[in-house]
Amino acid sequence: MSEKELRREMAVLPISVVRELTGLSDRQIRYYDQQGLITPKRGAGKQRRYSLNDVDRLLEIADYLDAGYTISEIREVEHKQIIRRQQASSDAALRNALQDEFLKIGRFGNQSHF
DNA sequence: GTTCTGACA
DNA sequence: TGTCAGGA
Repeated sequence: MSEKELRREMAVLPISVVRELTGLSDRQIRYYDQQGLITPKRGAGKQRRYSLNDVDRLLEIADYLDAGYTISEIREVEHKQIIRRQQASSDAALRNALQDEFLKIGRFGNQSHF
């Protein structure tokens, strides 16, 4: 694992920073945490400490969310992503794997939304 | 002052 | 989801 990856995983960001970086309300950020979409580390006093990966994940989550996906749908895909990580070595492969999963659930394919 | 959990006019 | 309470 490269140092870059390690740094992306160090959870040092307070929720206030994540809030500005993602444009999400802290209410939403904590809610997604409850739903298991993100798992920030905890610092003194149970305070959440986010990593750059968490920020990235939140950005994606917010993206899929207003694209019409539900929390559970995202949670399922995220779960499969963990399994894929053990198989897919490159980021590109991971991306494609994710895309596939969402396409399968397909809210865009033929079903109409709105 | 900041963050946390639980709750709901 | 916003927002308030009450505590750390």
